[in-house]
Amino acid sequence: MQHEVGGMDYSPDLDLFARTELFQGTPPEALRFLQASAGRRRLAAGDILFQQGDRTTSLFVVIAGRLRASQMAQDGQQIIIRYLGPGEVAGYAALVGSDTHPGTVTAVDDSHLIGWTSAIVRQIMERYPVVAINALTLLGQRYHEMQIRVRELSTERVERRIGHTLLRLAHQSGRRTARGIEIAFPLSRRDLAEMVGTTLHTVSRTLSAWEERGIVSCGRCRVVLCKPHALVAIADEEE
Amino acid sequence: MQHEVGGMDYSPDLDLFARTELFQGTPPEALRFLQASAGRRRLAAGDILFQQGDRTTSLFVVIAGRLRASQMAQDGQQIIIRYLGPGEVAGYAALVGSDTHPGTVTAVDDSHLIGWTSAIVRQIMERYPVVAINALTLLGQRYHEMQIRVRELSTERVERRIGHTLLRLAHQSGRRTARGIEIAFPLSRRDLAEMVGTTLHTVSRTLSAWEERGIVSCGRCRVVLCKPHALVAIADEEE
DNA sequence: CCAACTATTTGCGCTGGCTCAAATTGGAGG
DNA sequence: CCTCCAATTTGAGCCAGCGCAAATAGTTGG
Repeated sequence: MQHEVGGMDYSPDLDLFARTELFQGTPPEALRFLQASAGRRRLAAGDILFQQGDRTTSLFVVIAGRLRASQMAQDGQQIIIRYLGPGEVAGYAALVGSDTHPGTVTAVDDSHLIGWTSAIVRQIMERYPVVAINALTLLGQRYHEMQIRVRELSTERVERRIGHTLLRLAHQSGRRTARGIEIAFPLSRRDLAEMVGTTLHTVSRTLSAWEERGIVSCGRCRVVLCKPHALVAIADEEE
Repeated sequence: MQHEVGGMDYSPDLDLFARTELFQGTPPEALRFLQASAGRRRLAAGDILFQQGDRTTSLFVVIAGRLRASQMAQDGQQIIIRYLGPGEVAGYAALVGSDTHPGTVTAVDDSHLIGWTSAIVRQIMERYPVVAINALTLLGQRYHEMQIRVRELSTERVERRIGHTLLRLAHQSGRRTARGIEIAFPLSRRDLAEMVGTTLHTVSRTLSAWEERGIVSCGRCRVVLCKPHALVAIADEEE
């Protein structure tokens, strides 16, 4: 963790991290302490924040950009756990007291994060229980997301899962454009396949079919949802 | 929550819940307060502790018995999130501040739990941050379990998933017997199917094939792992 | 503008595992 | 011992989606 102490951008950062869900309700003196003890980290698209199995040293909050949390099996098969955007936490291991990172986090766009050592995080949580309670809430949401994903993987066909996944991504980081809602970061067919639990071939075929029907519009690492309602119909249709 | 205040079994209960991971490191006066404010709940096999969508009122710790946490989709398809045994927490919603339960918890054996209202839980966490931090650790473990399960569902074939699931269940609640390690609670083919993400037919066929080879031995709602090492080989074989 | 890559598309054949159906077994209660 | 019911087994057929392979289309660096 490098400390780029360039006095001029104090308050913007303070504003940004203090508004995240993790630090809601934290008293001002704690925020000042956090501000003073924070490290900064800038990543270019493709850079790795930390890798699966790395020793846990810090907790990060995303200030700007987009990152991907993934997990790899011993046979090299990879899955994407989720994408992270501004305000979200990367490096949960430091919150839950795990000594190694269970997954790898990679920037998919140029990103800016701030972070604190595990010791500081621990200290803050012991002194300001509200932070630990906020962390519980956040982790609870993620746990619930994973439950839903397990249910989808267990019970739904590929087409519906792709639909749900795209809708979720659009919700998290959709950008309105003339043609529809665009997923606002580079997302390849392979990436989508690793989120959905299928192959890039099947994703490609499905998107092609949808493009035919005008539901989506896609290019290299780009997906635009032109008719989100049609996608909802596909994702939630009875049968 | 009914309070069955029958003075005689004070200390046994105190011992039991105080030893759970959730309350590790909690000072004695907090334990006394928890003891005084706890409610008890006894369930017969098949009884429901709470249902998906119910308003969150309490947090429970399993003292004895075994319960199943499940989730149902709107189309009626059900999946089993996990089984809970002594020392484990049921009703995470009260820890993470969710106002409804995301799943249903049912006793699969006669069970005994103690519980506290959400308000008391909140109060304890605010006053004794160590409890919130312990809860984070617990939830982190469950989150990690779910990540692994998503990975298995995404990348592994049914036979291997059944293998992994049985090994995990044996680890959580296996009982040594003359014939091998027995899963110590009633587990039907359908239950296993709902944990693994397949149909009871496929589970039945797979178990039959394994029984043929002497790897397992099973009866109605019973599974005994006779050759766990062979199961490990199936679950972890390269390919 | 060319070369080298990477991402994507698409065809083809195969099969794991699902669906549907029916028979069988094992307990629980009377 | 008999009845009823839930759990289990097993057969047969089918198909969604995977694996393999080859062609195509953007992108990046030189």
